[in-house]
Amino acid sequence: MDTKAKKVVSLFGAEPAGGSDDIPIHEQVFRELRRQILFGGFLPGRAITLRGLASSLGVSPMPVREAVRRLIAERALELHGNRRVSIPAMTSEKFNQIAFARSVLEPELAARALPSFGSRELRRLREIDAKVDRSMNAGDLEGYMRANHAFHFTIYRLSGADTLLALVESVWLQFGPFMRTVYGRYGTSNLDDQHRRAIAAIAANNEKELRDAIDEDIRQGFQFIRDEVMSD
Amino acid sequence: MDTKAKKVVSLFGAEPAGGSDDIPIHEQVFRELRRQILFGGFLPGRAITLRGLASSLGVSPMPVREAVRRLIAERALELHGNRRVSIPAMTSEKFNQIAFARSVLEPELAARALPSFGSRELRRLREIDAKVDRSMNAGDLEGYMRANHAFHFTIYRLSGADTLLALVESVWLQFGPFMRTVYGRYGTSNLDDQHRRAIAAIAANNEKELRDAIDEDIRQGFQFIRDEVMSD
DNA sequence: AACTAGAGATTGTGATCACAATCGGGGTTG
DNA sequence: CAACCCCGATTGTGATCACAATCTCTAGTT
Repeated sequence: MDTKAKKVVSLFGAEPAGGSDDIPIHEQVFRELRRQILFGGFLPGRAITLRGLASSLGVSPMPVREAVRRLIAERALELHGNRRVSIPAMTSEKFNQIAFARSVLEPELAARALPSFGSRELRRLREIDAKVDRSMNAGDLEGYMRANHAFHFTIYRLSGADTLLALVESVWLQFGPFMRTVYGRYGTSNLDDQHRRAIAAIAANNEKELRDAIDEDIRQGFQFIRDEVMSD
Repeated sequence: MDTKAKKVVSLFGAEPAGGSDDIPIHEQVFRELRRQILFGGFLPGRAITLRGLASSLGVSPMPVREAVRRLIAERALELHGNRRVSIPAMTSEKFNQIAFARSVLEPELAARALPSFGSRELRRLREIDAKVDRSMNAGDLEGYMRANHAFHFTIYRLSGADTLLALVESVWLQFGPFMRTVYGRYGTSNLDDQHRRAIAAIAANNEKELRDAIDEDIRQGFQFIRDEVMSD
């Protein structure tokens, strides 16, 4: 069996060269890796090699090196003592810290975004939430991960608080692969969230209620995962 | 006037080779740059070039590239549209976000560290605080920055909460150069902190009081800077 | 059959070269 | 005197090569 089968050239799929408006290759690689970590198939424990990624992305090892170094700095990847790189495993301690960080940072981001919401932004948010529900019911895991991420960060980005946003992005990168593992194992059909409540709070321009909705959304998600993992 | 004067070889000062127990060069460069950002002379707006750093550190551009990429990811350095790198400038918005992040994350880290404190750790902390006071009174800015950093992170490290710790480290890297600028302009003689109060809270094993002490220490520091900068 | 030793393959790290984009200055032009 | 332009120097980016450390699998031994 050929376990080494590489899907060559997933970057530069359509446009062979120059189409990407002069975005450096290491930046494109970074975005692709982040996509795989947040939504795609990079699961905890997976080994990462520079040459392996380079050949599967159809680029030279050099830009991969820079993208990987960056992801290590954001703790999305882990550098072991042997200098080998992998997707970090989740621990209960890390799980706890991530839960805390999210529940103090994200309600604040949402509250800071509230004044910037207009009818256009609210409509966009409802569309995204519809996609969340659709993916959830269809059992489309990657679609759900992507839509849920879009729901939260569409709100947070409106805050303009880029320093806080960067902290939260790092946290999501550390949490993504584990979340995907759990949902992949137990399915997305029993999921519930507080998105509707958050949208209503935004429409009512009620900051306190919005903070509570985001906080509860996070708590609920983490509690769901805790329950699922406990029952193994 | 020779403005290009470079202080060659600040890394590898004593031991020409092999003394550093196989720590990669890019890691040594990273630590040196972090030191300069947190305590040393890297002030906001300062331009950073790979070849410039390489020659002033006495290494090749390659490991500098990796260290710089890492610091960009932690937002300690800023990558401009021209692809040029510099120490980021402070803005009032960023200042606010950093103040918020510190005041929610650091009291939590202190609280989590509390159970791990023994008499040895407490003694060490008192020694560090003594050095803080000594540097403050002597007007030794770099010594003060270093000792104050040591005071906080000696506490936080004891929590074992490395995920939260990484977030806070990133925040300090973003705040260091500006803090140093302000203190450099207005002096350290009028400074005050809540370190004594924090130490007392630790000795009394009083979590709530420790959280308040850390929170107040941070608030006081930020308010001091706000006042100084307003008076220009 | 279990364990060990060793050869080959793979890995991250670092150095060096090439190149297009940008910067910095000095001179010209209006 | 200010705005423009042009040319050399500098910059980040990427490719390629070399190398020591580590991994991996095989063959041999007990």
